[in-house]
Amino acid sequence: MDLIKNKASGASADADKLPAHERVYQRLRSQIMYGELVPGQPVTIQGLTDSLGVGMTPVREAIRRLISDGALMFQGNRRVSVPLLSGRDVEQMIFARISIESELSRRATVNIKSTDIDRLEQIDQQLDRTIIDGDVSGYLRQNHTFHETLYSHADAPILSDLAERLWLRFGPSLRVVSGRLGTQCLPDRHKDIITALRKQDADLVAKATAQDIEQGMELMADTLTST
Amino acid sequence: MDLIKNKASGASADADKLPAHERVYQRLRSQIMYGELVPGQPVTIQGLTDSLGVGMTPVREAIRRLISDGALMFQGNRRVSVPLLSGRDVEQMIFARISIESELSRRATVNIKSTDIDRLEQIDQQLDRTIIDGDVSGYLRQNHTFHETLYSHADAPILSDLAERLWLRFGPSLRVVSGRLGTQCLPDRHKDIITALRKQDADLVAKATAQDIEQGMELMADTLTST
DNA sequence: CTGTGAGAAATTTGATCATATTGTGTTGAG
DNA sequence: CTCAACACAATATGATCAAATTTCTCACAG
Repeated sequence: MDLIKNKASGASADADKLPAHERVYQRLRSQIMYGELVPGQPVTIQGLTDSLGVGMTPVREAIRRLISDGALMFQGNRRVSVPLLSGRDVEQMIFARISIESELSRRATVNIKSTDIDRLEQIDQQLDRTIIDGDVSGYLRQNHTFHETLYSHADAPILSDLAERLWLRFGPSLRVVSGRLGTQCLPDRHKDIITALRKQDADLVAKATAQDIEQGMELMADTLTST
Repeated sequence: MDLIKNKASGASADADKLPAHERVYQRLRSQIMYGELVPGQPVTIQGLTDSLGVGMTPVREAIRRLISDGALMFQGNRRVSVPLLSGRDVEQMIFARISIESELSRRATVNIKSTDIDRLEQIDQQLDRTIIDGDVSGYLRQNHTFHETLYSHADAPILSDLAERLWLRFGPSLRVVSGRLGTQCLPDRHKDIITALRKQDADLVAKATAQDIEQGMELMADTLTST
């Protein structure tokens, strides 16, 4: 153990337990989901190896996974970049998100406990603060956390996985839209969702979720197509 | 170039144009989709490198992609295996498939040309022959080709991608069910779909598609849960 | 004397890296 | 403006290290 120099770069104790390719994947995934990577921006293997301090193999694997996720796109000549959604893409995603996530909301309503709803309310309050502060990055994070937390009670891993995949696709584009419009006019029908949850009215929860999704996505579609 | 032994194994000229990791991915994907890999069967990197005659890196990348696709599952202690669906999994997939694929059918109805419908009819006839012959593998292939061809006219790449992902997940389990029950009692509501397509009745096409999906998946659910 | 179980060695498999090779884009000379 | 040479980035391999499972051995209890 005399000259082991690696493994200590992360400094975080628990992060060391994950293999490098997993860490790279999680990091990139988070950066894409919360719009820290600009659409159109090229992603190079060697750039990542240099900045993250790991070999090429873990980076390659992480990039491949993200391409399969639809979070990155293979730009023809072995070039990889962050995708920018077209109006047609967004339109399909509106349909898919409403189908899947309404159902997740409906199923979550049955299982969720009162204390879980309190937790959701707490997340929504933090989200309100990010809107007031104009904190785009924080908004994206809290908004995702709200939906993810809600869906986690649906006990439907396959549907949740499909939803996550969709979120990953529109992350960068949503960031662009949010940055352009500011946080003020972003949708937040979470209050309706919470109210409906307390009433244990699954259909109403599903409806509120659909409205939340539709509002946000239409805003995105409008902004993207007008460019 | 004296002792180059690889690159000539495939023998196919065009296959050489694809990078190795892509070829490995396509091959494994096909094997999983059409049930050539048994659920529960462990998938090892070194086993693949030996049998396919490529290095570990391309194999690793292909496996990573397939895990992201849900076609392979990460079995805890860095072991990878072919997943077997539970009844709960199938139930979620019924919902997702009907939502997504009904919509794909509906959209395809608008765009599809008469000659395209002829092509579908031709595929369905080949499918009938596989049922008569009891050719399980051929059935899976032709059935997938039918749906894939139909959906290709929907002009909805993101929805198609979601559907493909789902097909990849239930491939191995469907193979198990088909092998156990034989091809005779497998569903084929494709005649209804074709008739509805000729009438250009999108709602009817969507309905027939939903029935085709529901029949097949319920059969799968029943067989899997009764085990 | 035999069967069972704990512990250690060995084998198998996965993870990472350094390096060689190949393909693509670009730049400079004719 | 075209073609060739060069540079850079991606692909692919084999070697090496680490982890986990399996197997083998030995001791102890019945």
